[in-house]
Amino acid sequence: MARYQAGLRTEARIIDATRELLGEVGLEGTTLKAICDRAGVRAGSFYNLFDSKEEVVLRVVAEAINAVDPDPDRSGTDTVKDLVLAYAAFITGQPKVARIYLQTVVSGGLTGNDQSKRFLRHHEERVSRFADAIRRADAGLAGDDAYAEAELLLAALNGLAFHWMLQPSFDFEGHVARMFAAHEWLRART
Amino acid sequence: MARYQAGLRTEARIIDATRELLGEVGLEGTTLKAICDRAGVRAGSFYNLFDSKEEVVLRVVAEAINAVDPDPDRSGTDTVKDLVLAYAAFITGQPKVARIYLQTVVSGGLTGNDQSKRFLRHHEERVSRFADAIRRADAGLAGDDAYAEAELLLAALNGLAFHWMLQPSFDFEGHVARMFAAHEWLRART
DNA sequence: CTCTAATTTGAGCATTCACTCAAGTTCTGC
DNA sequence: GCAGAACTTGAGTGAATGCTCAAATTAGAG
Repeated sequence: MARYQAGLRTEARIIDATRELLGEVGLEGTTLKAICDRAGVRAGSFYNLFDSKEEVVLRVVAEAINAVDPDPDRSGTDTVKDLVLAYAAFITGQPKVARIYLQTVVSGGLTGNDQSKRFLRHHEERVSRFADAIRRADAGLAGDDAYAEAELLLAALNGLAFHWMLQPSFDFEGHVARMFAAHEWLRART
Repeated sequence: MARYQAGLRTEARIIDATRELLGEVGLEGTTLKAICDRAGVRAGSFYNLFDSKEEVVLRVVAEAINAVDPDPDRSGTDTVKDLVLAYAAFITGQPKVARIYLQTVVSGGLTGNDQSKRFLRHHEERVSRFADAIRRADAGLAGDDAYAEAELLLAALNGLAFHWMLQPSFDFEGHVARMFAAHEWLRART
């Protein structure tokens, strides 16, 4: 809703402050007061630009996810490996933000919740892109099978991220590589 | 720390109330007031029996996990399939509580947090049991490899649960079956 | 019974939180 | 340079939250 330069600059400062805070003190430490203090703004200004605290948090998370997209133009040239590595890069590159992502998904009530709908759409889109890439690599595969394969692959990836968060010593990248190898092996058997 | 019958009965009522609330309104709806109201107890009584709200929540979650243990006596007779199915049963049988479990893990700060240490220990124990079962099925496998295999299997399982929470229409049980088949296939190739 | 310790109560503390709003100030298109 | 909209401020609201504690009550071992 910002129209003037001043508003756009304030908006940017608020988003920056939120991103920094999410990285430094996590979701629960990122209070409205903390965001406003760091951005050098009063709460009233914040609510002139955003409808809620949730909104700015989700924007930061969405930006972080998009930042590692291997094919932002959707030209359909990304391989399965690209997608797997990109998602792994999102997890390892911004672990705190990735945690917020998992946290939001898992905490979000199943219904009626705006942000969980947004994430669901995002998630489904990701599955589709995985499925497309799988079919691109194996033209003989039925669409449904490719989709199921994509769901499994992505679920496993999320599970590895989850495991890593529980246990930081977990060899996340090694397991991603191993899992990807397993996926290719299964694909090759036909 | 209940010593008298009255205390034990109150303790049970509080645990029951907590379990019901977690199932009905989730973690964020399960406030101290809600627990006490439902249990018919004042906050002071609660704190005479429990150190914190967290404690009772964790007890409920731990009980739910243990309730589906295929080999509670640790006699080492459970197969990989038993373990996979038991964990899947925990997820599908008590989805709300399972959600709390994932939520707690993912929300828990990495360090210093008591409950995340407890869950970590629990988690590591589960991985070990998976690894043992895998070795039991394939005696020629090195211990490290079995452990890594177990980690991957469990991570994928958690990922599927996560996916199901995000998208309730997801065919969780079908994917568990498929994933287990993939695991056996990979084990058999050697 | 009696005495001690377990239990319960009821009031309330201290804090934090997201959010609001009327009143001023600044920007910018015209 | 003016008018009106965008923006900012500052002070505040109200509703939670988890938790505490002195005092009253009750259970149960001896």
